[in-house]
Amino acid sequence: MALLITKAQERVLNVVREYIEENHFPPTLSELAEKLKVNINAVRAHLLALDRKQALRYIPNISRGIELIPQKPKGIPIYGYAPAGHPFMSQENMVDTFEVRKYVSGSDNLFGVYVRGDSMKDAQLATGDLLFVDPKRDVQSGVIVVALVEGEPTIKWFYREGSMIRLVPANKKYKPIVISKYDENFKVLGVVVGMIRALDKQRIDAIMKYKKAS
Amino acid sequence: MALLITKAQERVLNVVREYIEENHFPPTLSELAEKLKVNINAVRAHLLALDRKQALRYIPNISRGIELIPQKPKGIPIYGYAPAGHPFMSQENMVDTFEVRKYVSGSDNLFGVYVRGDSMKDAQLATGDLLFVDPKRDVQSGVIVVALVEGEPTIKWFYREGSMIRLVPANKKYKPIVISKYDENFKVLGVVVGMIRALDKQRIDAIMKYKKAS
DNA sequence: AGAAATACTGTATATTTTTACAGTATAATA
DNA sequence: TATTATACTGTAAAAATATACAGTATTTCT
Repeated sequence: MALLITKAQERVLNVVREYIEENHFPPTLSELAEKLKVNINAVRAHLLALDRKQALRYIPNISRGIELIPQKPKGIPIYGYAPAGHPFMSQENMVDTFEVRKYVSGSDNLFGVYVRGDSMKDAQLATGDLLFVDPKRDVQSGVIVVALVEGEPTIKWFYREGSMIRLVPANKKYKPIVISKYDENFKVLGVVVGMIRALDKQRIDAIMKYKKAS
Repeated sequence: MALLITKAQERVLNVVREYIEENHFPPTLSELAEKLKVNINAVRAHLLALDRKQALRYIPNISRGIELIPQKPKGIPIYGYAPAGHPFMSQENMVDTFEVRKYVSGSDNLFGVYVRGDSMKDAQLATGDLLFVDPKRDVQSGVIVVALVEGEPTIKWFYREGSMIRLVPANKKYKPIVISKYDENFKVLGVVVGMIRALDKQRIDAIMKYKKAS
């Protein structure tokens, strides 16, 4: 038994979504039939199928008895630092999701990463800060990026120098990385466009400790 | 003409809300009549009245043609620094709202303030950062607070010293304020529990300028 | 190759849902 | 005090909506 939604079913689902988006209540079978230019019984069959496949809820005998089932969690994905195995931006490495788009502007592909370590201390980023990263944003010289260098995710200042890229940590303790922009082992995952930080007492103490240790 | 919603209308509105909450689609007139134990025409009259009063939208001739109208904006209020006149936490001084509760834990009374100036530089707070403030949180020694000192809102470290309070800026350039905890001109508005920062290039440059200027 | 799911049309029919009209009674308003 | 809005009931009719049954054709599994 096919559990996948077919083309025709997808079409019905989309019209249902549009209708609810517009009217804030669900459509009737005949309204759907008219919009889709098919017979009302075809629509009904599709709704029964979509109900079986959990794409929506269709309640027979009830006018407009259609209810969308929320599919994916909203919010941007937040990636952790899984030691090895699955890649950085994989479903397995997703540790949480968060809704920020109202405050930080960015593309639909915004994602989040937590800061680890003190390498970006001088840019005032500390362990535990959550960064918002835009993979679609134009990578200009001087922005902070999340990049993959030899498979390892890293947060650095980004500077263009001819065909070379200089990745600079915001802490004199650490050395910059200079790499060819054509290097296979190097990839910019996105530009950091925002940050959120929890500021309970422990977090403040931890940040101040880093401060003093320098 | 009365623009206020009557008791009976309120009752209908509540049953509509409950129904939509439960079923995710609106009720029919007869369903409402049954739940409210009144005649269907009484319900209809109430819906027409509620539509006139903008409490909901009732579309005649359409089955389940009822739509709730969202009443209040969600999110926490964010206060600005209005020069004078109206008090800090007034409706007039509210510059925006923002939804964070999923990330920063806090009471229902959480509010936001933007940071101004460099007085909290050493706690890594810079102009433009948005702080989340919890007015219900227990004010322990060592937390960052938003306080009102002689009518002026200020962000400082908070230290208890007997019956005195020491408010310390996180920047040696500025002097701590020492004040009696019974002082009429002093009030803690809340404890800072979180922060969000937009990190576009201009913002980063601005933060780094502060850094170097010290 | 045969069974089952998909993707439709068409014609009725049953049921649900809304509306229309005719009243009654009370409270608020000019 | 006359008028208007509110708050109901009851019966009947109009309309909107969903279902049932009978087909046809194509694709997808087993």
